Amino acid sequence: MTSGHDPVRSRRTTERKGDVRERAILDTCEALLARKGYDAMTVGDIAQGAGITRGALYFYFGSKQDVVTALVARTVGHLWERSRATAQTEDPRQAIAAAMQRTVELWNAHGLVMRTAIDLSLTVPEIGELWNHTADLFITAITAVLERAGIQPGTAPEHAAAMARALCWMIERTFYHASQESREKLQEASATCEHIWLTSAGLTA
Amino acid sequence: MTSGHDPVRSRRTTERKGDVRERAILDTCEALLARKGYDAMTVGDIAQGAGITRGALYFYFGSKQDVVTALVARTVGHLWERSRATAQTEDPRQAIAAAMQRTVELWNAHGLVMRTAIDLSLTVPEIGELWNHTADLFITAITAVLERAGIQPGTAPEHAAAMARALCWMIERTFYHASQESREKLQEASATCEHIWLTSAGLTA
DNA sequence: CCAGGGAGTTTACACAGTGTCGATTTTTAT
DNA sequence: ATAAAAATCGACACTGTGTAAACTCCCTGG
Repeated sequence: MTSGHDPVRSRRTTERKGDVRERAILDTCEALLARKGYDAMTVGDIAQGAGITRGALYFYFGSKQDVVTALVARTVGHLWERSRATAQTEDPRQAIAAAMQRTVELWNAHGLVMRTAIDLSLTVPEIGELWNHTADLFITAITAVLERAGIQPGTAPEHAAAMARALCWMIERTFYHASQESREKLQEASATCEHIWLTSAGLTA
Repeated sequence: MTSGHDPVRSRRTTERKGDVRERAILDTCEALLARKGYDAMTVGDIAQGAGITRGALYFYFGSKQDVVTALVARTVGHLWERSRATAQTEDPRQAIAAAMQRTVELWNAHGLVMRTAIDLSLTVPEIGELWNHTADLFITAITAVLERAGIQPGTAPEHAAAMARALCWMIERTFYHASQESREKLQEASATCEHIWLTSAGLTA
């Protein structure tokens, strides 16, 4: 891929052989995660899939958890880029619709890794932090929309921040389940969540 | 508890020695779950805590997962008893308040095992079913309240059943996190969820 | 009373997966 | 061309799981 015409004085071929391997490992890991799940997947499996031995894999990652953590980090990185590119619409109704649509796409594209991240959040502290940070991005965004829709700001149980948190968990969990079923279910789940979000924001149709 | 005065002709001492051990194993498992978490907890630890050897434990349970499954089953059994005793209030507002209060108590008493059940729902199919069934009880109850509050019945994305599902996941996830923090957080989380539930039911203020 | 059987227990073993290490080969930069 | 750095391998030690055969205890029917 990206055949190198390697123009004059191009930046060093900084593409170490190891970088390719590392990517191969992560890709294999993602594939195996889909095929057998985290527990059944063994370090030997990953190494074999990447075309190396277990011993060689430990040159790149310190453990199975490290591999998965790296995979989550890679995926979550995409989410962050994506979310930075969010056009800040003024109208809350539009903002909500746009956010839900974007979230559906996110889960369609990365559902597997996101579910894995959630599952391992407890047991692997590193992943927990990664996912917490991601959730905070969402909560902050939801809070902003709620406040713009007229919900009282502040952290009291019935004001914007706390509500945003609950709504975020609602979306996470609902999408978590729906994304295991089918794209159609995800779309329906999205509609339901959007409706509750709108209602909670006082934007009753 | 329930000290046996063992009246005349009492039912056989159906209390086999093994029954006591079995309970001891489950109790130990619950304690260890709190202290070290599922992954770190080893079969040897459980056996030791229960005062027997690993080998003996395998006489009672086929595996570590089996032990935890039994523990979850025991706890979830309590939930079901508890929920059967629900007084069906007419007024939706009261019903919602009562349900949330009950849920707070549930999580205060059994938060640890409930969190464990949720975490293992994927990896241990048995536990997944147990928890799914429990969730269905809640969803059914929420659906009933929504409908009595005037939300259109049916399974379309914005009607009662789907909304109940989303609200159930919201509560599950919010309580899951809050119950890890403190009783105060749980109480606050409850207030937030109640507020969103009320709003979604069209019972604004 | 006492033999036999089932419940309960132990010790030893086989196995699978993890992580480490030193030796060795392959890349890469000069 | 060559030496250092990067990458790879195979063997090893360790931990945890699950199984099996043998042993003990105790209860119960004759």
